[in-house]
Amino acid sequence: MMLSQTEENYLKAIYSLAYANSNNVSTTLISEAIKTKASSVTDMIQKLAEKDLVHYKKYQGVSLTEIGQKIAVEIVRKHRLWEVFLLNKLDYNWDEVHELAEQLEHIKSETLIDKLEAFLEFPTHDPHGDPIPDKEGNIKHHNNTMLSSVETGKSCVVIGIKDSSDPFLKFLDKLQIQLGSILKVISKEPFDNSMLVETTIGSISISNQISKNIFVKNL
Amino acid sequence: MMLSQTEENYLKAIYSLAYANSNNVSTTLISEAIKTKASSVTDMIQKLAEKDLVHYKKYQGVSLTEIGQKIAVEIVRKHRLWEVFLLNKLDYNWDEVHELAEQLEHIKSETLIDKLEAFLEFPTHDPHGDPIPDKEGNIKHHNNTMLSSVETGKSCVVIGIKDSSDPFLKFLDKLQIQLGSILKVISKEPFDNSMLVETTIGSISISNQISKNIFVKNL
DNA sequence: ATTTATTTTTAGACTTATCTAAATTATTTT
DNA sequence: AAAATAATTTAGATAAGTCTAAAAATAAAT
Ligand SMILES: [Mn+2]
Ligand SMILES: [Mn+2]
Ligand SMILES: [Mn+2]
Ligand SMILES: [Mn+2]
Repeated sequence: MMLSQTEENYLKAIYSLAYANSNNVSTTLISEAIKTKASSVTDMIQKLAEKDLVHYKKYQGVSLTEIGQKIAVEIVRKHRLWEVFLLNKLDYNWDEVHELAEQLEHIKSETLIDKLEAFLEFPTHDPHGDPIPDKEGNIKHHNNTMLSSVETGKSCVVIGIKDSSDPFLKFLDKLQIQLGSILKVISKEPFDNSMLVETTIGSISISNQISKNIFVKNL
Repeated sequence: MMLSQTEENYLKAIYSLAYANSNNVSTTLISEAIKTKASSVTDMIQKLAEKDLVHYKKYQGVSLTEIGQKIAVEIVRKHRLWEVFLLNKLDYNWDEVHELAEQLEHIKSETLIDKLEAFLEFPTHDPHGDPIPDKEGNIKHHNNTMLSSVETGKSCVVIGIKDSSDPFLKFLDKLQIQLGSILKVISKEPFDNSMLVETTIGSISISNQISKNIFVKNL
């Protein structure tokens, strides 16, 4: 099946929205994710339904079919492997790779991405800690422990970032927090759920908005 | 200036046609190169003329403006650097890289291609021996000595391929001729201009059609 | 259970890039 | 120089993807 970049972007958006919301994805949600008007989304999901890539009943939102899901995961795989390439080989920073990967993920080839994966020595995660699906589309999600839920006095290691937006990543750079950083929760403030955290560069105060967006593994 | 992939492909086609034909490029020539109808070409060149990328007078064909030329060379640069990447880093063969580079050359980024160039350690030529323009768009063409014009008894080294089409490259693979191969002209047949050539694997007969498409440097 | 507000869909229009068929201009041949 | 041929351009149509504005359906509020 030969899909346009636009169609691929819709599938990918539906995939990640479905993952985050765990039920049928609404037209408006997609339109916000993809930055188009709801009417355009309706047109496209009808087209995708026609091609059996999504399940669609009028006014009920969409979910991916098995084929749709498979294709979406393939694009995610390509996106994340290209991100690794850009960071590891071309010395980009983790806040710069996403936009370029948005373009590179649409390169069509039977062999390219597997060769790239081998060249990169089979990385398991992208620069933001997101898991890279394997050739067959299997993907190991991490266990969803957020920094915000780490108990006072305990230490943890940063394994991923939920919101990989540019400003958030730049902000973490400023705090010198990166994948692998070890954080110790010194205290929590019940008033606003902020926490005092010990890092390599000292103690810093982290708001709940931040700590809810950092995946960690308890030590 | 933000150009579509299609517009970029037209500029690149006009560039190489102008280089090969050294005067105004006709509508039909472009239509053959790009595999579209002449009427579509007319539409597009009018659009490109509107954007000051080509000089165009009705029925007189087109030539690139300074800006058009600059952009075309940038795309050629991207194309050839990606080809080097695919061959050197991902282990593709020289007959496989062109098609993929056709896609990769359209990736938009201010920094990507320069970083890629550095990663590849500033190659000067692509896998078919074509020179890679530098960042400023300077390009050193080779001196156009074809194997067909090498004198009997003399030796030469293969430095490029004029027709980099898939079947031709595969044919050269079969003869074990590649960039850097040393060839000695043993004899020439006046009847059909074929030549007997000594290679590493022995003496082979090469037709004029072949020898006219191999760039060499005399030793 | 109505009314109100929100979401979703449809209808019609626009842009880009393409095509076919017809008209126009340029080039060759006689 | 006129006629025939070839190349180029125009006119009108189509498909993909988007938009605005209006209509229809659903959800929320009274
Ligand atoms: Mn990304
Ligand atoms: Mn994308
Ligand atoms: Mn090429
Ligand atoms: Mn191209």
